[in-house]
Amino acid sequence: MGRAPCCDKANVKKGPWSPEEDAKLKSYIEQHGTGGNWIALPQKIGLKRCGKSCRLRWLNYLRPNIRHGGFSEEEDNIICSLYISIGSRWSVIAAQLPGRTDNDIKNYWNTRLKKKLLGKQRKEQQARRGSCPKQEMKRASGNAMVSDNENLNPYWPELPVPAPIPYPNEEPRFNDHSSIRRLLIRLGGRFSDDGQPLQNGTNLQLPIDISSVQQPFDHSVNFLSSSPMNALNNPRSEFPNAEYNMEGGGLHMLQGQNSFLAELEEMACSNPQRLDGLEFLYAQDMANNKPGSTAYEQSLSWGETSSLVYPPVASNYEGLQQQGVTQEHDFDELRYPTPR
DNA sequence: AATACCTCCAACCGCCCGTGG
DNA sequence: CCCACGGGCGGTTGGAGGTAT
Repeated sequence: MGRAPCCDKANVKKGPWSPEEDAKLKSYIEQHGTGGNWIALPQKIGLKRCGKSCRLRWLNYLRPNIRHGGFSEEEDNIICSLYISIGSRWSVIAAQLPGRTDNDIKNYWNTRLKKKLLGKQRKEQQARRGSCPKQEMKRASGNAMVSDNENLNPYWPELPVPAPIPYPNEEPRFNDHSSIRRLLIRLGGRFSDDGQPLQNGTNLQLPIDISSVQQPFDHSVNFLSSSPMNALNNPRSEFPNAEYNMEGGGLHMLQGQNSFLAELEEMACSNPQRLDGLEFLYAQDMANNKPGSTAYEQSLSWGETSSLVYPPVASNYEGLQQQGVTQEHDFDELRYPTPR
């Protein structure tokens, strides 16, 4: 027995919103606010829509100062860096990008940024072919073992299965999101145990002063997991040996001579077993290099962006989340105060 | 020109969490 | 403490539009 639906599905309109519906919803909220009850709102204004649908429409589309598309490079970097830090917490990421919605960012990541990342990885890899014979050999042997099952690791079949790195909340290993995240997190793990980001060759800088845009992080709050959910959300639970210091920080950007992907390649050469979760990149590589892959996809390259943000990680997800939520809330509240 | 395939994104779905009774 | 409810979130899907064959 599931829970009761939030609205009467039979009497609720679904699908794209009409301009009339938009106007109705917008003008009502602008005049009266949401009333603190999205479920009741559509009935009040005579909309045959689910309350959740109204909320979504408002937040993602009708709300003022929403920007769609045209993501800047800085925004790309922020998204990537936050993804490194906190994973697919789109609402938190959106809170750091004024005018952006979580849905937009999520779509943007899934359709563009992820591919950029893969494209860059591919490019770097091709450039480095020959400099890593071991890898090349594995690749060659892997190619002979292409399988319909994407979940199989086609490379390194001759190697013993490495002991899994004991991440407390290990996710499926070949899930795209989790794989990229693990990859990034692992790369983001180049921080010393004393909490200082390693400066050697990484020339960490802020691409923009995010803190001046909107208070991104609370630098002072201790990051302590107190619940299973927090542990799950805690980047350190996935990367337990890393400590991150946000003092005086904010987001930092990896510039430096060594691109992180080049370093990734080095890591792959020197210690492939550390890269579990990366295998899918090679699988993607193969899949995308097959004749059927599109010019568009092949042309996508991480090189189109100058750098990948590579922060010392927003170590305080809770603080971040709290602030992000509060901020978004206040943002709306300023414009459309709602009676409580 | 027709068809197949791909990309993108608005919207939906279902789960989880916080809150109030 | 328990339960019901609403809000919020991340994942997924459907379809429109674009591109390749």
